[in-house]
Amino acid sequence: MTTTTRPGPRERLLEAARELTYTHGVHVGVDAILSRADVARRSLYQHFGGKDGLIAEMLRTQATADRYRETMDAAGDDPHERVLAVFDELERVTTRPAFRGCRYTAAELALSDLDHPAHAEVRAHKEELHRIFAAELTRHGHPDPEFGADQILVLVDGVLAHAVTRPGAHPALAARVMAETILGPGGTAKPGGTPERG
Amino acid sequence: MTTTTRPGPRERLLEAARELTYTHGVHVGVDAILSRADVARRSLYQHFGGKDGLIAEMLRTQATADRYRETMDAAGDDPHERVLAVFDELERVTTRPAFRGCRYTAAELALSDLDHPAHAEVRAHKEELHRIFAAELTRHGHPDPEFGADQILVLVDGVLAHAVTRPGAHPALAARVMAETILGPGGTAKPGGTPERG
DNA sequence: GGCGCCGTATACCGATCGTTCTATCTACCC
DNA sequence: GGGTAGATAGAACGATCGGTATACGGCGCC
Repeated sequence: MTTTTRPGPRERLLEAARELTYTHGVHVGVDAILSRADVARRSLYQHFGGKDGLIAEMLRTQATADRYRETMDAAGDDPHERVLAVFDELERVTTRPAFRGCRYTAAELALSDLDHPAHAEVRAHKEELHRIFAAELTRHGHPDPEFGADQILVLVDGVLAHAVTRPGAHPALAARVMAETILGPGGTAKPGGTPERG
Repeated sequence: MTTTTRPGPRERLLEAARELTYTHGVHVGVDAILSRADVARRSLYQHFGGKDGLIAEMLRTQATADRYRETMDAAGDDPHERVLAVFDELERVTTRPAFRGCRYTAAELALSDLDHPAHAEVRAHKEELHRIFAAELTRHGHPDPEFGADQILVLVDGVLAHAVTRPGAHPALAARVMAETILGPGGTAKPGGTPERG
């Protein structure tokens, strides 16, 4: 038959964990994940060794950094527009009804045990984002790409955090203006003074 | 006798909840809070109706906004310095070993039930911060205090979130430079170009 | 054909969760 | 002194937690 074969238990577990941990936090019960994935209890421990392993692997295989790259690539070649496109995308993402913040930040804050394997994945994710933006700023001829990437990450994390805690605030619009300042003059994007809000 | 009388059960519960929820998240067990506060089980439900009520009241009586006011007041009268002092203080706070991020953001992300009474306290806290900074910018003669306060809050939340997820990044230093841009020219604080990082 | 692997299903484990209950004790006010 | 309110101590509730164990079924591979 030609019906698309459904993924194996491992992929189904990762997908279910992706969905449920985002909406309910990393403290979702394994029973909820199992029934959502339609997978036997034993398969979880066979593939991931336990809930902690599943959470960590879910964060590791979450291709979030790729989405940033795709957003910038879709914005073309103009250096300014590429970075600003990230904040335009953040405005779209943070205003979606299902938006619940950054899953990495949420995992970091929720898991008080510092030995939890998820913490390493959170750090790896943020470091990768830093590399992405630092590389971008280097291509722009930014005088201090490392520091500039620090600034952009503060803006990104600030947007993601603030959008959850203060609904209706549209922090991505506020961050976009600051991002323009970081990128400095010389681009094609809105070179003038204070840009309009709307 | 002249010994200082220890606070009543209600205050002890709030203090224990303050400490334990910050280090272990809002999912700490009731038993841990009770033993830490050295309080009978019944007192918790007598005073707060349950764990949810305790968490919400703990957030409500947390005088975090006052600390922002105190930090700015201690910085004197110069409009720029008052706001920049907040980021200097954030640099100190975020580099402390016990730093575990913003308790309001953590509570918001950890409590998936949108009916939880803590969510209202989180929103109230962020709105109060917005009012504080908007009032500050108004006194500065900022052209758009509401939008400027949005920007400062993105920076503050970004610093608090990023400092937890990427240890050693010193996001407060990166945010301080952006805050200077928001405040605009005309102050006494470092009017020149790109300030030094250290 | 028999063996082993993978997945399912389900029962079960001890531990912990938030909550309710009864009982006892203490302090204060009239 | 009696009564009341507030606090303590501790047992017990049902529910859920993450994890383990047992039994069964399908499949390919030698």
